[in-house]
Amino acid sequence: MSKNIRIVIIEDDQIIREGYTLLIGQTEGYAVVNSYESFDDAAKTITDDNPDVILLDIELPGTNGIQAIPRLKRLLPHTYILILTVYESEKTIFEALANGASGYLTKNTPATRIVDSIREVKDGGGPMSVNIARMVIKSFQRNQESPLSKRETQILEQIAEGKSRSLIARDLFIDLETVRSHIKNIYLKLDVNSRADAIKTAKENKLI
Amino acid sequence: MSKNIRIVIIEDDQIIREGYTLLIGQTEGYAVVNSYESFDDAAKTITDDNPDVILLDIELPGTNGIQAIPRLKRLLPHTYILILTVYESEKTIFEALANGASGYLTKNTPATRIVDSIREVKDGGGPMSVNIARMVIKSFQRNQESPLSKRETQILEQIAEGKSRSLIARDLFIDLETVRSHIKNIYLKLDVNSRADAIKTAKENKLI
DNA sequence: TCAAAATCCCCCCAATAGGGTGATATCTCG
DNA sequence: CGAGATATCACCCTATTGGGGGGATTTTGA
Repeated sequence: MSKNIRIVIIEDDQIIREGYTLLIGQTEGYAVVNSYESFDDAAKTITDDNPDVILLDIELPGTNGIQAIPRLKRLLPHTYILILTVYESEKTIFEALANGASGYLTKNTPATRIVDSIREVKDGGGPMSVNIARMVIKSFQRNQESPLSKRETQILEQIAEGKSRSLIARDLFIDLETVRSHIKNIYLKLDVNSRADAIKTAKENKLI
Repeated sequence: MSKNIRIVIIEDDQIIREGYTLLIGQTEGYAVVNSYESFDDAAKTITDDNPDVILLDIELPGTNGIQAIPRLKRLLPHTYILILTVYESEKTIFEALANGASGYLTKNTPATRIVDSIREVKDGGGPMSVNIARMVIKSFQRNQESPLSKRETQILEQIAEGKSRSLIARDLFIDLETVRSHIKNIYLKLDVNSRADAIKTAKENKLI
């Protein structure tokens, strides 16, 4: 026995919604069990749909897609959420992922890729459009041209972990005064004069 | 005129290295300009190869792949690095990406996907194997069952930004003593008694 | 060989962190 | 409705910290 993957679509544009429904419904092994034009609409009955995967748009009337994610998660803890949107701003992407989305596709994604991604999400993958994946990877990467030396960077990291000077000194097997000295240089280079500002500046410039 | 994508392979296993060379060399538009069995070996002449993309293994004799990334970046600032390895530990993956890798594929990746990924990397994408992508996405996600209340989470975030109690109080428009009180509750719930430990525990459990 | 980096040392003092022990108002959920 | 969680504020204490000064020496890398 082969069970279909149960899919719900939340998308306000009727044309797109029906397009996806048709596309996915045609595909062997996939079943669109319901579709809604807003989260507020979906919230009432979506638990009865018992979907495996929800295709979710970001721009929705009322509750937007980002806000909808944690609520959907609460309604359906074991359902995967796949974002399908035109939004490509970094903020939106990271919010969506942080809120619990399992994948993020932009709307120019080819039909076959969408269908594949639904399967992928259900199999524990994390499908992303190429440009999204690039942004995600970039978010991990440090600034290569940091003004800070290795040691300074290392110490700044520990500061960002909330460690006191003495703890840092102990953990790095150096003197308390050395830590102090490094911190002074860090402040000089970053043109700040407090831990909070140093961390802020460092994060903004991806130094840590 | 169509220019080939210039590729260099750094991989210690001869069989695999020759396999990739053959596979990629056969493909229209791709040229393997050189291959090495270690970074230390490659370092001497790789700048002459002038590659667009480097396929890099993690487990290498001498300098390992992770350490090799920043050095390759220094030698060839405009070259993309694509990791191709059996390693799937979270630590390795995030280190590789943080060090400047543009993509991360595991060795069970189908041949066609490898070839596609090279193109993708050159076009500004960030190819990842499905399981890698899942880990990367998961790394963005918070623990849904945090013991901390919203306010406590918010305050813990500010602590992780290096802010002092008084700064937090000012920014949240609450009394210094209230901040204190929240922090005490955070410490209670996390069973810690310092900022550093709170941040550590919180990060381990993805509470922030 | 020469500059940058890393290491260590001293002064000062206000601010901070963390421990203890409370109170009160609101909110939420069964 | 009522218990428990949450958010707010108060005052006690003291050791530690953080940041601003001023320096010096050694190690390292290009």
